[in-house]
Parts: sequence; C-alpha cells; structure tokens
Amino acid sequence: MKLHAARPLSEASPDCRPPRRRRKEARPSELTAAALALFVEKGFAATRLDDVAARAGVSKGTLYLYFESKEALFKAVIEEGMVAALAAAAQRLSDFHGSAAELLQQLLFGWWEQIGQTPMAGVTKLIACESSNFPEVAQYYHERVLTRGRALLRTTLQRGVASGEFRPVDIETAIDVIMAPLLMLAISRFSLGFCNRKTTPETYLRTHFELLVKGLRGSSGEFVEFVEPLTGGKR
Amino acid sequence: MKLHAARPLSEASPDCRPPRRRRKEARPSELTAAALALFVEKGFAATRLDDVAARAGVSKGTLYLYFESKEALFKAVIEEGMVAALAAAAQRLSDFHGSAAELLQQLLFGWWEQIGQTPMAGVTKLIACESSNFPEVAQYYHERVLTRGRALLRTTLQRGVASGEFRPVDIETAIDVIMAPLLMLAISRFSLGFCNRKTTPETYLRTHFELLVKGLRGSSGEFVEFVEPLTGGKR
Amino acid sequence: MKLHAARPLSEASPDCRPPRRRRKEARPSELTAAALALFVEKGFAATRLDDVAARAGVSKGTLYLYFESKEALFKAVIEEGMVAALAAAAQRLSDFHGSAAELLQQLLFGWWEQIGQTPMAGVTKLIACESSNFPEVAQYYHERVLTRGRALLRTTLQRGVASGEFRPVDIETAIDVIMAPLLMLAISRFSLGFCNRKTTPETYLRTHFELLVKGLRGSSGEFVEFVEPLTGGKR
Amino acid sequence: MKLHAARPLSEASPDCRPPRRRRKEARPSELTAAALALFVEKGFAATRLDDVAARAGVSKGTLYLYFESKEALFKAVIEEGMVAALAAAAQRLSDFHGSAAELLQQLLFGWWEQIGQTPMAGVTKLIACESSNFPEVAQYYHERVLTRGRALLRTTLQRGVASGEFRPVDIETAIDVIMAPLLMLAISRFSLGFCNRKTTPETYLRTHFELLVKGLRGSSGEFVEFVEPLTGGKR
DNA sequence: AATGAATGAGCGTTCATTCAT
DNA sequence: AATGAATGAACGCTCATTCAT
Repeated sequence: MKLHAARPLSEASPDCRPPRRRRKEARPSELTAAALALFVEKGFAATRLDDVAARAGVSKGTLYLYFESKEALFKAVIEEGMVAALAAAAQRLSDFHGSAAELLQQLLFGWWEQIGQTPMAGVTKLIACESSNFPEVAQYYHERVLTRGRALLRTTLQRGVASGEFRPVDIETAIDVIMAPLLMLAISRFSLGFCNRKTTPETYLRTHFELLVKGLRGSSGEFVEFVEPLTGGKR
Repeated sequence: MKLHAARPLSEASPDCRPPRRRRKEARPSELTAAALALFVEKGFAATRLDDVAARAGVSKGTLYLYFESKEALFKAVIEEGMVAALAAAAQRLSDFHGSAAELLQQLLFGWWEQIGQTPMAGVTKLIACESSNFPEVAQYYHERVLTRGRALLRTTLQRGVASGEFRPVDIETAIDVIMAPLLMLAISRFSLGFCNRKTTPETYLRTHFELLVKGLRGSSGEFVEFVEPLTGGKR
Repeated sequence: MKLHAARPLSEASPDCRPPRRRRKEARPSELTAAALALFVEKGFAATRLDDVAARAGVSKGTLYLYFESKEALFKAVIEEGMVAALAAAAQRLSDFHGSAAELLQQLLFGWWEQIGQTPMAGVTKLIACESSNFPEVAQYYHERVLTRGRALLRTTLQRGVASGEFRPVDIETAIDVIMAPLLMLAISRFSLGFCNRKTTPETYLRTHFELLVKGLRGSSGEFVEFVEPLTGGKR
Repeated sequence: MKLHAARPLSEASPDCRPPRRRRKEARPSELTAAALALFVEKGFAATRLDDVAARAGVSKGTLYLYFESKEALFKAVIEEGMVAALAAAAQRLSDFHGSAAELLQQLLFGWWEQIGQTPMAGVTKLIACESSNFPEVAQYYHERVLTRGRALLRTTLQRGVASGEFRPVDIETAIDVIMAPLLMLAISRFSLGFCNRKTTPETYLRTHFELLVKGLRGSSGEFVEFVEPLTGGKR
C-alpha cells in the first residue's frame, strides 16, 4: 500500500507540453489522477482500465509498468489523496490561532479550500463506497485521515470548552456531528442524488458554522426539553 | 421503474417451506432484500447475480423470472426501498404535533426508527455510490424522497421561525445541514472508513438535535463574528 | 424416430373449436405443426420451445407430455411431414397414365399441389439446413423420400426413352437436374434471399417443364457442341 | 456490414509462425474462414464461438478484437464471400465471348470453378438457411449477388433469342429455372439429405447444360402439349 | 392431462492481465 | 519505456428440462 512517493492530486491536465518525452516522474500522478476521476464517477468495479489509460493518454499496458494490478492502482489513488490531505491538514495547523470559533471556522473553510473543493474530495466518496471491498484501505484511511481530522476538531472544542467559550458537550460525538456535513458535501459533489443546486458550498459551510457556534455556545442556562423517543418494540 | 407492488424491505428469512413453488407473491421481496444487502456491501458492479440468488436461496435463473436484468433488479431495489421510506414519512407526518423543537426531534428520531436503522438505509448508500451510473434513478430518488424529506423539515423550520421559537435562518441551506448527519449516519452503517464505534446512533442523534436546537434558537442579539475566509487565488 | 402415427401436416389453425377439451388425439399434430413453422422460420437451434408452445396455444410443459425432448420434437416434425409426402406420392402414382411428357407434367405439378405449396415444403428446407446436425434424419429422408421421388422420375424417364419419346440421357443425373428446381422452389418459399417476386410457382413450373420436355426430346441428330471446360490449375 | 477489406475466403491455414502477434492483417480472413465453415456445418445459432476460435487457432476473446459480436462476424462472413463472388463474376464477364450456348456453358462451369466448388458456396447455404433471421443480409445478398448473376444470364439468353439461336422464352422465369440447379448444387455440398454420390458435379452440370441448350433451342414448330393442371379446390 | 415455477448447464461477451515487439 | 495483440477466467443472461401441484 505504498507504491510511489505521493504527489498532490491534480486533474489530468490537457497536456500543453510536448506530448512525447514527458518526464517519467510525472507519470504515476497522471495515472492516479485519471484513475481517481473514473473510480469516483463509476466506482472501482465498473471502471475499466482501458478508460483510465485512455484518459491518461497512455496505452493500457503502460498502467502495468507503474502499478501491479487494478487494486494496487486503487490503493495508490487513495494513498496519494491521503498524503495530500494530511499535508493540507498540517498546513492548517500552522495557521491555527484565534478564538475557538475562529479556529472552527478555519477548520471548516480550510478543509473546503484544501480538500473539499479539490479532486481529493473524491477519495472521501471512494471510502464511502468501496469500504467493504477494501477493508484495510478503509482502516488505513480511518486511522490516518479521519483520526487526524478528529484530533484537530477535538483540540478546538476542548479549547473552547476550557475557556468557557463553548458549553460542555460530548466532544467525541460532537466531532462526528460536525464532520458529517463536510463529508456529505464531498460526497454530494459526485452524487446526483444528493446534489442541491440552490446552495453554494460557501453558503452551506457558513450556515453550518453559524448553527454550530450558536449551538455550542448555547446559554448554559437554556434548556432543551428532550422527549425520550419511543423506540417502540424495535431494538 | 415499477415492477412489483412494493413491500417493506425485509431480510430474506430462511424459509422452512417446500423448496419448489413457494408463494410467488413473496418472491420479489426476498430477491430485492438479498440484492439490497449485496449491492450495499459490494456495490452494483461488483455484486454477482449468483451471490444474490444464493443469498435468497434460489438459483440464478429464478432471478430472471422476476427481473428482466441486473439493472432492473437494481431499480426494483431502489423502488421498493423508496416506497417504504415514503410510507414511513407519511406516518411520521400523522404524528406531527408539538413545538417546532419537538417536531424536529420527531423527525430526526422517527427517521432513525423507520428508515435509518432498517435495511432501507442501504438505499441511501446506493444513491450515494451509484448515482452517476444510474442518473435517472438518482433523479427519481431526489425528486421523490429527498424533496419530501426536505418538505417536512421546511415546514418545521418555517413554523419555528414564524412563532419566534427559532431565529430567522436561511431555511433551504439549513435543511441541507440538518440532513447531512442523517445521511452520513445511514452511509456509515455500511462504510468501515467512517464508522465510529464510540458513539451510538441515539447519542449521535441527540447531540445533533441539541446542537441544532440551540443553534436555531441562538439569542438573536448574539453575534457570531465571521472572518471572511481567504479563498486565495482559487476559484 | 417414430413417435406417433403420422397425420398430414396442417397449419396451426386458429382454433374455432371450444378451446378447452380438445380431443387429445389432435394435440401432437398441432404441436408439430407449430414446431414446423418455427423450425422452418428460425432454424432448429434458434427456435425456443416457449415459442412453439405459445404458437400451439399450450404451456411449455405440455410439449414434454408428447415429446421426450426438443430433438424428438424435431424428428417427429420431419417424420410427420415425410409420411404425408409419401402418401401424396403414392396417390400421384395411382393417377399415373399418359405419355412420358404427360407423366412428367403430372409429377411436377402434382408435387406442387400436394407438397410444394403445403407446409410440408418446410421439411425440405429443414433437411437442407439441419442435415449435418441430424445426420440420421437426413439419411432417413434421403432413403425414404428422395429415393422414392427419384424412382417416380426414373420410371417416367425410362418409359420415355424406351418409347423413343425422349432421347437417351444419363437418367440418374437427369433426375437430379429435374428435381433441383422443385427443391429450390420449396426452399425459396422460406428464404428471402432467393425469392423472386416476379414469377408465380405455376409459371416457374411450366417453364421448367417446357424446357425439360424440349430438352429431353431434342432431335437426336442435333448436336450440342461442348467445349471442354478449362478446369485451370485448380483442384 | 462492411468491416474489413475483403479477401478471398481461404481455409485457416495451420500457421507455423510465432503464436503471438501474427500479421494482424491476415487475422480477420482466418477468422471468417473458420466461422464460415462452422456456420455452414451447424448453422448460425448452433455454432459456438469457442469452436470458431479453436478452429482458427485463437482464443475466444480474440474474436472480439476483430468483430463486435457473433452477428457482426456472421455479416462479415457473408460480406467477404459476396465480395469474392462478385470479383469472380466480374472475371467471368471478361472471358465472355462465343455463341449463346458457349456463353451459357461458360457461365455454368465458370460459376462452379470460381464459386460452387470453393468455400464460398457455403454462403449460398447460409442465405438459404438464415434468411429470415437476417433479413437485411438476405436482401443485400439478393440485390448484390443474385441480381448480378441474373443479369449475366439475362444477357446471354437475350442474345441467344435475338440471334435466333434460342426460341423465344419467358426470360426472367427461365433464369430462375437455370439457376436452381446451381444453387442446389451449392447447397447439397453441405446437406447430407440431398447429396447424390453417384454423380459428379461436372456430369451434373453437363447434363444440366445439355438439357438447357436443347430445351432452349427446341424446334419452334415443335409443340409441347400442356394439360392444364387440375388445381383442385386449392387456391 | 396440464401447468408454470424453478433449475443449472451453457453460451456470448467483457476485461484485467500478460508479453513479444 | 511503451505498446497493443492476445489471453482466459468470470459474469450476465438464456432456455431446455424437470417436477410439484
């Protein structure tokens, strides 16, 4: 699961360089970029290597010079996307300052800038869709990416609660709730079924942010009456 | 896209009746239930009809007595899941009473009871994953299911805002933000990559609900300072 | 290869009798009539038993009450057609009188009346098309039907030559040449590729007959210069 | 219906060159040759592509490098055979000289030399057998091949009648009658049911020719008494 | 006798993978 | 390094055959 040094994902750019004699170095990334686009669009199983090769402008055999198998290509796609995501996260960390709310805002919008709106968002969709076909990839992603993202949010929330800026909350669960709209935003970029043409990602994120901040501040005295849901006879 | 009268999805129960000539009526639902499970687990393309048949306890040929093709089976799976979901939504509507917050709670937990925790949640994952392979299915789902769910939330939010229980918000966008954790909850039931073992769905939903209610109430005088995010040179 | 007493082939008549309770006796013939039509149209392999059953107005399973297998059905179709053809030939024989030319005319037109224009002509096409898939059927047909037809022509030609009405000819070969247009007429009834809309069967047969009679009479003194064909280097 | 530049049909010669990467050019003809043989022997539907591939010495998948589908292969087989037949006809035309009888002889024996005795004769059988399954192919054959053959015969007969060498005849119908023994000769090469071991094709053609020439000359004064056939009650 | 649901072997087709060039 | 012709295992789908009713 570690085939090539990672390079940030980039769209298979219509080549404006001399078509022959491309530096060999760039090849793997061009291939994974093409593969990512197609895996995300059609799913792993439904993507033909012919099409990946065609999109990357090479022949099918060439793929096997760089990747042992279709599965290895898939793993490389995820790997490369993850490396880029982690690099982005590291950069966000360095920018990390201000109030907890400001940090939160930086996290949400930084994610969008550096991941959500890039092709890397496709990796999120792939994890959603191919998890059970590639459990070790899913596990890897969970450990490396999600856990790191959760850590950033955890730090932020803890800081906010400690400073009294936020009321006390179940931090781990809140992290899940905060991340969900981001993940869905990534997924819905590729899912006709969910896409909502009326709202821009920026508006979406801002609304998410505002609800969150108010929700997290909530006057501690304020009471949310919670009617115990009737879980019926069901488990 | 309408093959058989719909029946709520149920797991293919191990049958103890005579092997030949089982009630013909029940067959389609047993087959779609088996298909749903496998489509959700492996994806459409990676699911073999042999396996669907085996899981339903029939032979491969039998599938073709009820469905014209693998694609028709897929559509029937979605169709059946959608019919059940809409029936559930209709029932939720009838229970609809109380304050806006109570309504919201009913919607969230009712969804979980009647959809999220049932096999129907798989339909959500299928839409997420197979959208671009079945655009008309995605479109259909969007129009029939999502739109209806959005309508329920819209009514609730509008009522809350009108009564002053909620502050004024961008309702359409808020709907998106409110639905995302539900959709992610459905998806993550089937995605190792996202699952979070530490939190139960009920806790997750409760946290979501509390953040929401507080976020929606927010003292209108309260101010959320919003730093214009630096969208850099990117589009 | 002998399944049921033969009955003359008849078109699957649109049933005007009470649909239920057809005398069981008639069934096999209805089935073979339906099968003949479809075998002739599509060929043995491309004909589905579903279609045969549907055309005969019964269910697929019913076919197996009368015929052991698709192949047995095929053989029964041929058998029944052949029996009818032989009965027709026997009748033609009894009418046999007059000059050799008159006999010839009777044979050609009698064949058309009693075989060529009936569904039995389909048997000829089946033999042409399915010979190598059913060698023993072909053999059987050859021995029973063709041989008998040849015998009729042989008698006629021999009589004509003996009486001086016809010049001496290579009788066996002449038989082949005389039969060919009949066989082609039968075959082309079912072959779009050969059909000639401009000529009626009767005109066709009359022209064949006239050419034949003149050709067989030919003034013995007359000379047909025959240039030895150059068979070139080919085998 | 035009897949590859046509090449005369030839048997798939056992190749002694390297197994991989044989001259790509030659492949299609080898494949169609193998397919022709099997289609003629077993019929289109009963021929398995495995067998075609095996006979051509390639794997099943290779067929799909050259032909889109089994049907496309069939059409290519016909196409290639027709192209060769038309080329042969064109050549025959150039040799065209002498009396009408001599021309007729050249047509009959030239057909045998260049078509009837070659694998192309199989195309005739295919048209006979598969016409209704491939109507547009049958139509195409009829227009291109039969019509051209008829034109050659028409010219010959017209010339003969004009010069007084032949008596006046119904030319179009005579063409049908003249062609029938040729077509049957082609068909019977592949049909056990019709084959006549006692006569060689050459003898057969010679007898056909002699009967024809005498039949066409016929002393115009000569009278063929024609008894109006009793068409009974039948149409 | 008749049905038609069920079966499963078999075939057409696809596509990941190989390898000679 | 790159190609693309060739392979063959695998899968969707069909249909002759069976059998409980």
